[in-house]
Amino acid sequence: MHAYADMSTEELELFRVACGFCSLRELCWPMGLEPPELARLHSMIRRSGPLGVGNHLFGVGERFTAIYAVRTGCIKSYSIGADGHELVHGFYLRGEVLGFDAVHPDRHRCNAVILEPSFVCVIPYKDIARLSVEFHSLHNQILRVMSREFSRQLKFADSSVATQRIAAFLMDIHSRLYQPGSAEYEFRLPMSREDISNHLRIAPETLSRLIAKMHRKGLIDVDRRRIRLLNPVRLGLMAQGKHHG
Amino acid sequence: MHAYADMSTEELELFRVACGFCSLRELCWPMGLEPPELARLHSMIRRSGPLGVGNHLFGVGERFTAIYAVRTGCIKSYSIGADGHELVHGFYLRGEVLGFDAVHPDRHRCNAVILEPSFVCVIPYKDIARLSVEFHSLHNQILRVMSREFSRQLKFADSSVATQRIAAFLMDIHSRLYQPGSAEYEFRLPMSREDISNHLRIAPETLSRLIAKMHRKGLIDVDRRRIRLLNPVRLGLMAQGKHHG
DNA sequence: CGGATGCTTGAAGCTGCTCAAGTGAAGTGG
DNA sequence: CCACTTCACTTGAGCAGCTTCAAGCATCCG
Repeated sequence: MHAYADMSTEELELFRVACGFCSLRELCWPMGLEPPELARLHSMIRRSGPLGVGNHLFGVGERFTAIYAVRTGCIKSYSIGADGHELVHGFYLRGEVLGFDAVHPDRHRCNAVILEPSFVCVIPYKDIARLSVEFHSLHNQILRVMSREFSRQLKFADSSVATQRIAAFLMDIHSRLYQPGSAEYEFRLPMSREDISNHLRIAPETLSRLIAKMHRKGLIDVDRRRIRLLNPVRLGLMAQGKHHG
Repeated sequence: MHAYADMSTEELELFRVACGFCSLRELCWPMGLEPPELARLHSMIRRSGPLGVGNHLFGVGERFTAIYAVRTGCIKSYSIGADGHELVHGFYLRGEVLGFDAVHPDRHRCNAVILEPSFVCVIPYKDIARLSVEFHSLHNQILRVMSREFSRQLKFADSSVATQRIAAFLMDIHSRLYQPGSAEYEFRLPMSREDISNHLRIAPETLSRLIAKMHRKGLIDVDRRRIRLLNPVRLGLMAQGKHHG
């Protein structure tokens, strides 16, 4: 982890955002945490960053000590299959929480690596567990966040066809990356083609070809990692397998 | 739900097993619940059965009211994809807990249907949530069970090849069905070929062919739903993609 | 400039799917 | 008790989608 000395003012600004404006607020706020309680939660969070690309947040087998909330950047969760291939379980973007994979056996089941320079909040599990005993509402929120994690797994469940999965993936990433004020249907993929292909379980060559095909058909614009969705409606139908050709 | 009048003595025996011997004990026991606490949990559980094949425990969109523990039988969790196909998320066997899919939006995200005559325990969520505030240990156990659910999703993650998934599936079901005293490597699949193929995302024809192939190679014995694993070692290697041919 | 990396494109082959027919066990009704 | 239906599964043939192996480009960086 780097020192904070070489941070730009812009970085410092990002770094200083309080819990109230943070995506983590969903974990501590709406169920009725009062200012003093909120303050206690806030005080146990350690802000961390900027984390350099390639660094690991945690690795398989490490003890479960904390959960992490992404403030900026992108983190890839992956493991290595029996055959040595990389299995990409998912990507965590701004406002998303990771680390819950380790609740049960108390050991992380996957690796988490930085894909883009990231700022994260580190929430020691011990603290949050203790606090959640005091505050019923916090306990519920933890369950909710876990449950949301759970349902994410099901997101690409109903697409056996590669094109469907790709369309669904693009729309998913777009919706998670979108912020009011940015170009409506334009975004930059935070991960490489290889990561995407590992995640969607298709060969990188196939991914490349099918993306090219979607481009030719006028569904998307592509320039390296920059994507523009030209026809979100058809893309959405495609993601549901209702639109072939 | 049926009356209990027409139950055989054998059924009644199954029906009468207490929490202490029940698979649900993992939810309430080892973290140090004392007899009075255990008794309270025990008292809020409603035992239910026998539930007839084809009945639903819950359906998509229904409110989240309870979690369920399977005492005997088999329950299939599924939903209907955008294209109308049935998506089988998983099967719940003796000792397994379902219903956690609905924690977050407070609505069930999938259907649960009985595949074999089943006895289940119904644990009202309100009660368990209330009790878990009192007993820290119970709260942790809930997280553990949810986490285990989570990791189950990853079980078949690293197998893109149909044969691998089938081998992994057979070994998985065997391990979950196995009870000391029963024939070591013999068991009866509680679900149809169609359910299996939907679950593994392969065409039923392919499933049939590949099972026949495994039979020809002397890996398994098959008679309708009865399976015998003849070579668990090779089967295990196959499940990990380390053994082809 | 040269070398590395990440992405794209091409050609050939195999896996698994679709469509279609066949089998066999269990149940129904005369 | 035996034909008739039904349902679940199996088997066959042909096709398509995806993968693999291999080479070609472009961008980035020293």
